[in-house]
Amino acid sequence: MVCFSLYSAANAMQQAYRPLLEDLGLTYPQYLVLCTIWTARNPLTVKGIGQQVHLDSSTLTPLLKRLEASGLVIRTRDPEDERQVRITLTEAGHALRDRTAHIPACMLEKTGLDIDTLVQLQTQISALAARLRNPTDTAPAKPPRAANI
Amino acid sequence: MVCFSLYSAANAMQQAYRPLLEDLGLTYPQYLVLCTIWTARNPLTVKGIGQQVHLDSSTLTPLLKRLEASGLVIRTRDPEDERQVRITLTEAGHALRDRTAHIPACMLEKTGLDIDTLVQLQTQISALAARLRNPTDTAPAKPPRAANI
DNA sequence: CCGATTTAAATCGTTCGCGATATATTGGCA
DNA sequence: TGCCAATATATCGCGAACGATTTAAATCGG
Repeated sequence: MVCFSLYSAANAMQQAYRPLLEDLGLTYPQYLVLCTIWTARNPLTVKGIGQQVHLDSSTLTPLLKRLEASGLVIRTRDPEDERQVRITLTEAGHALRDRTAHIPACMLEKTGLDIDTLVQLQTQISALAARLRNPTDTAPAKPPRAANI
Repeated sequence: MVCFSLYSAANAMQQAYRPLLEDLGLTYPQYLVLCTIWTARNPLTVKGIGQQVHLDSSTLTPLLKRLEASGLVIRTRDPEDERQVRITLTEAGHALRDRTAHIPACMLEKTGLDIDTLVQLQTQISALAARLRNPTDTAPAKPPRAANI
């Protein structure tokens, strides 16, 4: 089934990233979060990052703390709204971006596919993910167990 | 990039499985391993399972111990070769298979796609995964554009 | 102005996934 | 036979993911 392919390909993808990222002391999720921060105009909140990468605070808070411990970002409470935490890059965090410049090309080569094919594949996979995330169920065939009480 | 789609779709896929599997007390990787065991003719070894699902003993041993603790499988050293561990189903393990019969159809519906599209997508994703898993690729039918160095 | 609700992060416990390493069994070879 | 490499599993530590819960701040209704 597609599910196993997806699961397995995602694992293989992280394995392929590992040698490229370990020199930088990053994991793939950390790299992903940093990419999000790098391309943002203003300092993001934890929630803001989460909306882009589809992760929530219980995953992101520890990850961001590790990035902070590595000296790449700083976490500060937003003075406007003390519930929020703003993530800003340190000098090292900014500088690291340059050291990742080669990564997309490296990964592209590892896939052995051309860009058009990959873009098309990405479109389909993203659409599938959106479907799975969204219970747009036209007919939920779930037994109505414990509907009340 | 495709990588993020893949990563995110795999997470979403596991989320979609969760409500279906939690009634059975299973996680997706556990379900995947059980599917492998269910369809095997003879009792598999840990390595045999690992080759099918692309996981190794450091992941599978704890997982199989949890399945054993749940009373679904039994782990026994192969008397022919005491290095190996044979995984056999208990009665409960066999019986559980029937309770998973609806799952593929449920997941199919959640994708909102037709089978042909999914099969085609699966083929592409599997090919991509195979490529990513294989670092020393001599690029079959690919132009040798900076393959080495 | 105040209590109730909503919202944002953080925390906790469990399960993966895997690199590195340990342990034990087997097989080969002198 | 005895030693050594190869093989199979297990163990350990770390970093995700996520459900469930907690804490604290903001907002809303009266």
